[in-house]
Amino acid sequence: MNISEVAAASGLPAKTIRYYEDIDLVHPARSANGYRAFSERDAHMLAFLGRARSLGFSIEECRTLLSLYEDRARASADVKKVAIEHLDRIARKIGELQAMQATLETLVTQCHGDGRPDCPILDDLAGLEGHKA
Amino acid sequence: MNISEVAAASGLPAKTIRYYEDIDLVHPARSANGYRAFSERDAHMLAFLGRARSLGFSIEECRTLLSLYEDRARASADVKKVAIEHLDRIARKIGELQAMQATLETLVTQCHGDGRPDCPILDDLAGLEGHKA
DNA sequence: ATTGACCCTCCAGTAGGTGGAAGCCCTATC
DNA sequence: GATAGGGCTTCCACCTACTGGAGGGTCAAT
Repeated sequence: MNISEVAAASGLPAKTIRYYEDIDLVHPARSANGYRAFSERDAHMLAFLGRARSLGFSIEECRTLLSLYEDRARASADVKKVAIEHLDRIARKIGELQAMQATLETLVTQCHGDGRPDCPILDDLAGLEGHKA
Repeated sequence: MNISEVAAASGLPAKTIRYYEDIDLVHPARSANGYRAFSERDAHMLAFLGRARSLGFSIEECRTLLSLYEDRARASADVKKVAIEHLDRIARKIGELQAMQATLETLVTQCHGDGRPDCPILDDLAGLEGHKA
C-alpha cells in the first residue's frame, strides 16, 4: 500500500502520515524504490490514530492508547483513566468557552451596532465598566 | 513605568508584553538606560489586550479591536461584527467539544475499567464497533 | 522520449507564547 | 571600592500538530 492509498483508507492526509512516521507513531516498511510500503496493520493503526485525534486526544495520549491497544494484556482501567482525564479537560474547556460566550453575548446585546462610535464592547475591554475579571 | 510594574498592573507576564511589542501591538518608549518606559496609555492598552485575549479574541482580532478603540470616529457596528464572528467560532468550538464529550462519555460508561483487558474504548478507536465517523 | 501523477526529503511557517542563557544596570551593604 | 541581588536587555530554542512548498527521483502510458 502506497501512502495515498493508506491516506484514503485512513482519512488522514499523506503529509500527516509522514509526520506520524517522523514522530515514531508508525513505522512503515520501505519498498526497493524508497516508497513507504504500508501493511494492513499500519493502515489499521493510522485509522485508530485518526479516530483518537478526532476525539481530541493529544498525540502523546494517542501514543499511550496505541501502546495499550497493542498490549493484549493491558487493563481496561488504564484506558479508562486516560479517557476520563481527557473528559475532564474537555469539560473544563467547554466551561471556559461558555464563560466567554456569556460575557460576549451580554456585550453584543448591549451594543446597538450602528454608525455611532459609542460601544459597550470596547468600553468593557477598556475596563470602563464593572466587568468580570 | 518599568516592565514589571506594567506587568503587575495589566496582569500580563513581562515575557508576553515584550512579545506584544515584538509583534507591534504596543510601542513603549525607552529610557536612557535602554529599559522600556511604559506610559499610562501603554498600560491601558495592555490591560485592554489582556481582557480581549481572555475573551478568546485572536491577536489579529485584538489588533483590529485596538485600532477601533483608538479610532474615536469608529462605528460600533464594526466592533459588533468582530464580536459576533468570534461568538460564532466559540459556538462552533463548543459544539465540537460537546460532540467529543458525548462520544467519550458513552465509551467511558461502557468500559468496566478493571484489570481485564477487554475495553470498549479501544474497540471503538480500532473501528470494531458501529461508531460515528 | 516525454508527460503527468506519484513519491521522496528537507526547510520554513503557523499561533501565542514560554524558558533559558549571556550579559548590562541599579541599589545597597560592607 | 568590591560585591551581591534583583531587574532589565537581547536572542535563540522549544512547544502542538501539522501544512505548504521547493527540488528532485519514480512509474506507467503514450
